[in-house]
Amino acid sequence: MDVSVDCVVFGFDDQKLKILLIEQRQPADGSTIKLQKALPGDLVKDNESLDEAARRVLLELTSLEGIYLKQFQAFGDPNRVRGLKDQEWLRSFRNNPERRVMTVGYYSLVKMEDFNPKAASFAGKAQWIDVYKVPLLAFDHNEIIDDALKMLRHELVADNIGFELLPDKFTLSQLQRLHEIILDKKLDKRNFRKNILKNERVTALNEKQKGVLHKPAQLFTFNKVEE
Amino acid sequence: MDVSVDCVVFGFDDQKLKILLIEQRQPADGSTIKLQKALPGDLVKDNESLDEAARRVLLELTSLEGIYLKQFQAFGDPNRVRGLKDQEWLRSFRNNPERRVMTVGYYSLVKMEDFNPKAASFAGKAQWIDVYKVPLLAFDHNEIIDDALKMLRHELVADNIGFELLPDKFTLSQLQRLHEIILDKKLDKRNFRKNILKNERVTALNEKQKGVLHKPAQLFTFNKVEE
DNA sequence: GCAAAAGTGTTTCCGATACACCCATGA
DNA sequence: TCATGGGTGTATCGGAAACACTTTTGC
Repeated sequence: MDVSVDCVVFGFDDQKLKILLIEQRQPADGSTIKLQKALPGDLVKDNESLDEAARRVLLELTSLEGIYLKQFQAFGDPNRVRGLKDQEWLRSFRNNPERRVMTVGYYSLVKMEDFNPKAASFAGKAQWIDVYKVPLLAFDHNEIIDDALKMLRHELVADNIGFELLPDKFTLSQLQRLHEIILDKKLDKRNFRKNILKNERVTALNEKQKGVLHKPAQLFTFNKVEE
Repeated sequence: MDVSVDCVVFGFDDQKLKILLIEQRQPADGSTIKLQKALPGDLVKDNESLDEAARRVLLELTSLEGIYLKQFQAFGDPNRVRGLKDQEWLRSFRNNPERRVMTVGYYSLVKMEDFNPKAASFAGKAQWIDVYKVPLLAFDHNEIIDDALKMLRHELVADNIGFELLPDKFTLSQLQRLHEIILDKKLDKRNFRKNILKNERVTALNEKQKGVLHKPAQLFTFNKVEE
């Protein structure tokens, strides 16, 4: 059996929660096949751990290192690669297109400002898609995204993980908007702030927003803490 | 790469939290190798999903169907099978002993009273071991158990999953003792009961304990609810 | 001075905690 | 009658939730 990793890469543009999808590549031989969008992923190499494979995929795709990445689920249905388009694509790109492949799902949080789009070796160009408007994807990738989103919601409240999606300097309103969009519900401003400040994951900077047409907000940064 | 599943099977004997371990089999050729204890597990077969493979392993081992089983983590370090004993064992039992194998960890909750020990096709006899006194096991199985236990603790409080370890009819004291042992801390009797009853996962039967030398306890059963 | 978002405290409510005595049974 | 665990209610505390007005900037 082959083993791959697939990465659900979340980003936040201050308005929408997005994920990074790639266009499948056209075959080099000039033939054309129906292409679909897909999650960035790749087969795990011989001497690579799962985590390393996921990190490599992410690096090839985004040129970013040291970003938040977490395994959340293995997907091993023998029929998970059953669509006609999927099989056609596999025949073009895999040495053993008939071989069964299971995948391990990772999700990742990137700061969109850091993201430098870069064509990955295994894919066409990458694009950010609103997570609530994802089209039909290759393989079982829609299911993988659904599960990743559940996990993200859970970790957001349990571990206050949201900082990873924001710029280094951010306002509490940005952070609140992020939480509201991920959780899909409105939060009370004062209570939200109390919570965030109590957790002490965040430090106020000697700096304010500039050039906004309202009272400029205090900027914060977050305290990276390894447990 | 080969893919296996390993099952961390939890049981509860009213005093201790235990897990089911197997003795690795001796080679059929009469040679002897150093055997270790291990988690029940097996390679995933060609047309089997991961969940199906885990369920099969469990069925072969316990003859039980329909028991609680949940995937919790994939383990894919290329060096996870590196011990000398491990390699010796693999050479005796695997067609491709050199091939890398990753495993998907499942944990399972069984009612010990239902358990009918049965030699599995791939193993010697199974035995219940106190989860807090597990010896050094084959492969990375100690690590897998540690992670499974963390998961169990988490799900116990989040999803009130403990019923799965108790007989069909149980007392609230049994349930409390189970929680105390898994979480490794004492709980207040009255508060515990309030919590359990409020959750409505449990129904009082018209039946009491018999033959105990104290006030007989009310028996309860739990409401199986699919979400 | 107006529009727009920032920032700020107090009260209320509910769930979590702490705590001690009587009860039913078998021996 | 005694030993053993079963069973029960209330008062307190603390965190979560609800809620509205003033401030600072750019135009």
